[in-house]
Amino acid sequence: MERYFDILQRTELFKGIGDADLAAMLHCLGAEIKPAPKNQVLLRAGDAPQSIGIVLAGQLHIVRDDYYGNRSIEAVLGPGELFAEALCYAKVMESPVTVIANSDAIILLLRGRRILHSCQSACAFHTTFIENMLRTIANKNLRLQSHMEILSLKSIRARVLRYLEPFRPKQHNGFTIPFNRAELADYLCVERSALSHELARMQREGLITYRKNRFNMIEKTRNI
Amino acid sequence: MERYFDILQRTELFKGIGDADLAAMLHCLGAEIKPAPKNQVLLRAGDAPQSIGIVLAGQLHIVRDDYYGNRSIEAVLGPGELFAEALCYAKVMESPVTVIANSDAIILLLRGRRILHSCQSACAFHTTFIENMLRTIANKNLRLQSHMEILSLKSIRARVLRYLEPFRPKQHNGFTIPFNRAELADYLCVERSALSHELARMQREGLITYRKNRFNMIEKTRNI
DNA sequence: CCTTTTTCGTGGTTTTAACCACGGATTGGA
DNA sequence: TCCAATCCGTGGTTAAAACCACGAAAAAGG
Repeated sequence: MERYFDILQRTELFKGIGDADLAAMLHCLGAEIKPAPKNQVLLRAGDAPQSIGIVLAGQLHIVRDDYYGNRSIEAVLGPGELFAEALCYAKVMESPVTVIANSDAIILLLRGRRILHSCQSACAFHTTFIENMLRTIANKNLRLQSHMEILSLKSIRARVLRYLEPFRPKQHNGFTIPFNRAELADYLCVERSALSHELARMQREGLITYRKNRFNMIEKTRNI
Repeated sequence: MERYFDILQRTELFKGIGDADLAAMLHCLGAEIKPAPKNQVLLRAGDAPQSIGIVLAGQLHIVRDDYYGNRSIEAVLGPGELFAEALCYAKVMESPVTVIANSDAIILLLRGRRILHSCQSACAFHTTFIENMLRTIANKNLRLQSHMEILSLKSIRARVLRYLEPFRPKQHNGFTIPFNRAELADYLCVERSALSHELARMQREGLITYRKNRFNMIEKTRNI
């Protein structure tokens, strides 16, 4: 467990909590390390969330499959990020989403029950923890909103441009997105081949260039 | 201020906080009552959120206008509900959304600054408050997700059915939705007249009946 | 009660996305 | 190295939504 302390201390959730306190806290929260091979399901839609998860390594997808067989990717989680935290705090009994490892991953699980009730006696840092949790959930809230903003756009092109926009400042000679084509389609909630069509069209029109998951936004164009 | 205590005590945020403590707390948080006539903007996109708002009466819309001139309604807030809380906790300097009164309303504002830093000395109930806030934000998170679920659907029909579904259990002889046609279109992120077309089609096919904002889902059909 | 404004449905057209099928390229094992 | 699987683009067709314009009905406001 200790080998992950430095990762944990760099997360929003455990910010400002020293080694000794962290150890006590993890014990108090019933922490448990769980390796998850690629494609393993960590929480299945319909099941009761038992734990809050923290990604220590690897990548997870939060997905939702609808009645029509379409999958939508609600979020991608990397190291330091949480899942099922809102479900636990809102005491949801049936998860609406599935959490799945998109690569080999390592997860830290905190018993959901323990988190709900503050244990002032056992760990003095509960307050810091709660405040960190608050900030973390607030941040996730914003990311949900920005995903919603993308989905609120009507055309595939607009969604693509909106999705790529935040990468633009970081681009030297392009940037890499964390999705392959099918995943990007699921994230944008459009049909894969329609996305391919649109990307090709955008490239033909000189808006972007791309190859696989490496993109370039052409500067001169006023996108978005 | 005191006349609103009973409303406040029924909100998630102040649950479990008695009259005396509530009074102290509101003072500590720099609370302020603000009446807002219909159409007044309470927070403009691009501005820095200064306060967290709590709806005491009336109805607010959280909206987002995009580059193409389309408005999307992100959420509808009624009495007891909050706005700008995630923005404050995530320390966002430019609100991505606009908050606007959709009817004459009364709002309680809590200074954002005061909320961030716990003032253990001044008010003992800060812990309860923080925990309540956590639950509240977690709940909002879920509502965002369920809105996202709607937007993830590809057809207008699917979105409409998904939107109406939660009303179904409550229906005796129909139910009333809190949107007129244009607002519903903005909430579902589709074009208004396209929505009207689709609703008419659904009625012709016997899936639903409706008139204005009063709907009836026909039981025999397996919707969604 | 009348006037003005808002709301809503509808027809018609254009644009766009979904959908299907396929094949070439790339990747990853065996 | 070869085979299988996956990924991705593309052509073509169909279905659906956006968009525009308009008028009737309802609501709001003197």
